[in-house]
Amino acid sequence: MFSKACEYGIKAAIFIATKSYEGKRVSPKEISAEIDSPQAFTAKILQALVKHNIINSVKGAYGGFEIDKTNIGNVKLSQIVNAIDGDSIYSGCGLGLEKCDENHPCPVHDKFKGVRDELKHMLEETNLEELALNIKSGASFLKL
Amino acid sequence: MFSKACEYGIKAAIFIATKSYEGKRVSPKEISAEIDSPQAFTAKILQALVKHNIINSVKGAYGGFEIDKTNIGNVKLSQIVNAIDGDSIYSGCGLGLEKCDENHPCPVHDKFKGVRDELKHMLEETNLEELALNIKSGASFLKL
DNA sequence: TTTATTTCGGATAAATTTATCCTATTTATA
DNA sequence: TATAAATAGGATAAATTTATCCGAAATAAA
Ligand code: FES
Ligand code: FES
Repeated sequence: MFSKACEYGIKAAIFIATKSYEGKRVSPKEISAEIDSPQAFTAKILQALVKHNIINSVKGAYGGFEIDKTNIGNVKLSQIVNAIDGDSIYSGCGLGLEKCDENHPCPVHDKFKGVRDELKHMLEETNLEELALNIKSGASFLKL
Repeated sequence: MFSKACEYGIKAAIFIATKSYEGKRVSPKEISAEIDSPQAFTAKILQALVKHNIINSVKGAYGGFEIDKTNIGNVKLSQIVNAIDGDSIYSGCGLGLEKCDENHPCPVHDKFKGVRDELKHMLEETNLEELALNIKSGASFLKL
């Protein structure tokens, strides 16, 4: 469904959010330990999230990654997915035609559209805050 | 969403079905021309579909690929996807945890489950016959 | 200002997916 | 039986994704 990079990116953003509520910055090392991902690869993904203004980075000693506490609720899952995987998963044709076009539909278009739109809606309506709070409360988990 | 191999496999199966209604067998060459896919790679995927008893192959002169006309309606999209990509797309965890487990859910589990189940349902309820008939009638397309 | 810490970013490598090529095997027909 | 046509399958290559490594740049504190 999502690329590995995207899975790591989502989990990393959630973990950073939980720590940001505590006013703490986190390093790629802490993040990869917490979400069970390769450290250097995760660092690359973090750079991409920074470039897309989804998370914030602070260089140098006592630096790390964080998200503005007051903004966590505004970050949508769709922004993260779009930053890493692009929008093809919820905009593209399910059978790989150049584009999804009502006037030139692939064989599964009518059947697929509903699923894809529901996915899109879910990604656009889900924000980091609710995901982070469920992690903090122990209702959900980032690894294993 | 699906791998290229899976996209080709689905389109190939649909095309083979349309020709099987006419009592005709088709070659990888015809198939790849019709669905706009690399011929040798497509041939490999066809072998996999044969092994999973989704399509039938006839070797030698006047041979080719076909599907038993009376069986086209029984072939579900889920069988094709499962034969090529496995079931992870509609059974696995959306964030890549070892398995999707209600008792150890990832952060998006509750949100993702609905989409994934709808996808599963769609794949299990859609059969080759309806897809092939829409191609024959010109209501849908296999390429561009 | 020096040092320790930390992200940034380029180069490279490993793994997987996608794609090609060539030969063997099978089979219908002449 | 000989031949031509067609799938099967192994070996290999190209492309993409995933992953690692290392030095440069930035920054806070001593
Ligand atoms: S054309 Fe394929 S999903 Fe719309
Ligand atoms: S645990 Fe991740 S989708 Fe169910």
